[in-house]
Amino acid sequence: MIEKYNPKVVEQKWQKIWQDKKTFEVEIDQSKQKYYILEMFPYPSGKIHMGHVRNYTLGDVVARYKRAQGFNVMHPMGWDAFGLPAENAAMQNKTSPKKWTYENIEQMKNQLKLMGFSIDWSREFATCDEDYYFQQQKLFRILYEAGLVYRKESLVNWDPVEQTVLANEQVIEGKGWRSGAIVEQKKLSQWFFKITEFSEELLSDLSKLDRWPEKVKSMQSNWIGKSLGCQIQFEVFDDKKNSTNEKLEIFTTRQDTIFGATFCAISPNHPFAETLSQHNEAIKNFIKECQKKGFSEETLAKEEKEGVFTNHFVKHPFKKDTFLPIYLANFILMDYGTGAIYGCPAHDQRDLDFANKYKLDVIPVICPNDADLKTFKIDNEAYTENGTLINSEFLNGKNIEEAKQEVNQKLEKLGIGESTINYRLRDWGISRQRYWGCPIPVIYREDGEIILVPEKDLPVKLPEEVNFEEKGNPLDSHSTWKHTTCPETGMKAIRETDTLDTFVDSSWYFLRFCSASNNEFPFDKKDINYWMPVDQYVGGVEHAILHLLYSRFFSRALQKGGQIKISEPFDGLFTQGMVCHETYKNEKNEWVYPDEVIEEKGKITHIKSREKIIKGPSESMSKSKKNIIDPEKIITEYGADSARWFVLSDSPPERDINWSESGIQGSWRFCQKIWSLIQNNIDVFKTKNEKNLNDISDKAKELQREVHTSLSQVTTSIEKFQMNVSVAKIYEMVNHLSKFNSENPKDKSVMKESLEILIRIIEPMTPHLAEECWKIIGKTSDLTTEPWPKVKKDFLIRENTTIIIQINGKKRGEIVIAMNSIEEEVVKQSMKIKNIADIVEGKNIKKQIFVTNKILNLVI
RNA sequence: GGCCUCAUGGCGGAAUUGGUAGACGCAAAGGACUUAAAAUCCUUUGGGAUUUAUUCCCGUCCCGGUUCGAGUCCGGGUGAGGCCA
Repeated sequence: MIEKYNPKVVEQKWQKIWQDKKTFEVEIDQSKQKYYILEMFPYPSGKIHMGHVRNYTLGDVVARYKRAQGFNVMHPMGWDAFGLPAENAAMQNKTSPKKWTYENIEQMKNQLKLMGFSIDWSREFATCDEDYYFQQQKLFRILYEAGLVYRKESLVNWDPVEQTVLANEQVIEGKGWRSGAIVEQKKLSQWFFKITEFSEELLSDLSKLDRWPEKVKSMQSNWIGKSLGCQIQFEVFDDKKNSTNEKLEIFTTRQDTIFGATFCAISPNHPFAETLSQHNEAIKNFIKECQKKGFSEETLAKEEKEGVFTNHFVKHPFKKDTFLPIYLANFILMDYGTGAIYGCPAHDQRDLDFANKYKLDVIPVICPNDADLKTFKIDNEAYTENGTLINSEFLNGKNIEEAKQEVNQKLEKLGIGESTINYRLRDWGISRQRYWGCPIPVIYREDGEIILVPEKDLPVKLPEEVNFEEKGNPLDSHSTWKHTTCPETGMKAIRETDTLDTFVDSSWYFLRFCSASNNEFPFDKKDINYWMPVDQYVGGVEHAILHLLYSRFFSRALQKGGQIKISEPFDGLFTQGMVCHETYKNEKNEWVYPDEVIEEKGKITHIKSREKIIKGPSESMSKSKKNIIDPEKIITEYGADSARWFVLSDSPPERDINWSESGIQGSWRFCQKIWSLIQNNIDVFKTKNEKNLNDISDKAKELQREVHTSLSQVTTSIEKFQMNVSVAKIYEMVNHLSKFNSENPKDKSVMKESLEILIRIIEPMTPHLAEECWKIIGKTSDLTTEPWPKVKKDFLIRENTTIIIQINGKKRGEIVIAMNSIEEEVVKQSMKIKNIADIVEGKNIKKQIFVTNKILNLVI
């Protein structure tokens, strides 16, 4: 009787061995090719969730696979430990953010260790470690000195009740999440990183990232939003058409349609709008209304196009005595271009909607090439396609591109405009009015000077004694912390009380892992030059834009300053899907945890109360909907290997996966099956290796072929990140192996080799099980450094192949024939099939298509 | 509203990139073992027809096209999802 596989005992045992032997700790080794695998580091919320399990399992498969391929693999882990939740917890539980964070890290680390990930824990750090933010303050200085940091006034969400600045996610439907007060926009002086200095590079270098998902690249490209156009200065006139001597600068990408312009529109946030609002109630109210609705591009696009006339006009630069009314319009974004446009209703849908509403002229200036000029009209649909210029004086007859060039030249000649490139990307605001973050190393002297804290005075440490009872930022209300003196002059000064956006922390942590214990510099060039770039980065698609773009910016900024050599930090990127689960609600419409319900004969009831439960759709696991499965519970019940196997199987890694009880049981069965397969065949490992395996049985040959075919498929699918396919191919291999029974010594040798391959290739996915199997078959070598098995091409060669016989493209039969048989022979053989012969009988074969070893198609 | 992605059995999904559609897993049904259950093992499983066959028809969201041949390529539509500080 074979004993069952007991993951609890085995997993603990191997985790201890790996830890004691420091199996996964790495150093620079110039004799080996490096491989840097990184998963996005977690926020230490206290408990790991299934998303982490999936993310880190995927990364671990790559890490272990690459190790087997002979690479010097670095697989580090750390903690994205600054941020708002720690402050919330501090307020709720009367603890300190620091204590709360480090306790969470301890707990989560223990949970991660239960998963058996091959992580180099010696490189671990948290971004809230004094060592880390000390180095980050130095980087702030470097960027500052490179001219990439500046201050400007910017709007923040202000909660008037809490007297605090709110993050975007704390504003829910225009109200503060805690107080419920209507959030105001307040102007504050804040720090910015000049990411727009790299707009062009960040965009054009996307094309070099051929191991990034297209989706992410297109999201970044849209985010940067490059557009070619021109800026035009219009002279502003008052309601009596007298010049005000003011200029209105507009941006357009369609300067070719300038003769179709019938109005100008400016953003409600435009300075001109602000000036006008002081004496005009209608404008004031309109601005207020717009601010309530917000300025996301989505809202602007969906809202009905509305505006208000400003009683001012601009003069058309080319059309004699033509004045265009200036409107405030709700669909113009201040942050894009100049915050002002001219409207050409005939050729822009938004402008047309607006013009129709306010009865403004519609002048077509582009005529489709196949349309009749006399009958061409614009009604409710703007014409945005190609065509020829009409109604446009000196532009008539030109195409769009020619007209654009012509207008540019004319504007430049007149000195009232120029062609420009506009980017949607805005500079990165890094000030946060928060306690739990990296202090910005700046002081404000009493004479008004702003001074960088000199390197010798770093780090600027966070004070530990803080009071969360008072409203606002605890650093601001701290009794002593913010008061200091200028290191040069001795003048009184106060510290910057804002801290850095946590995205700054995560923009260089991957560099820090390379030199985690170096306390003199943020990182050592020697380490960076060896380890960087990250060869494979794995994480959630929710970070497709900001985190990845900021990291790309940081690398460029540091490259410019000569600190590092590379500009792209992540050579390969993979974004994995979420883990989902069915949602359950009771009759009171309250969410219920999945392990509180039982499903019997199609009826779902609550285990304790027996009340009726309604099953909802499967959604991404979240605490609020209670559709969560605790990984630790799964590990205790089924073991880490089962959990790892489950998150890899079935769904492709980039897609969402649905957690199911039967699925995890299936994974458990798989682990047991491997165990019993090895146990049942344990005797093959006691036989001596047969040297000469030339005349093995056909059955054994078949096994060899199947095993190596599967091996080849498993290998390529891991390379392609299709772990679900690898899993399926391993199942196939196991199915073949369990059907095989070895009778003679030579067959036993084949079986032995095959089982060894199996054990080796399941190690990346189920490492504990693999290690234990490796040991019980009598191996003394270290499985983690055992090389990946080579596919023996000779074994894949088949003597025969199946060729599909088609008539007019439809399958009508198949023949088994020697490999590489010639067309003639295949045709001859196929005529022996009664079915085929019957159909072809008496008919002319017009054409025959033959693909060697695949198909023969007869066209009759 | 714009940009982008996707659509294959009861379910998750395979398909060498234009060449046997449905691998593998899950679920379900039947059987073996067992006093019984669990576990395990075996068989069946896209729909339909019949003469039960190396049979035929239908079938990868819908309509059309290219091709000897389309899940795969092209055009149009429907539906679902993602992103838009």
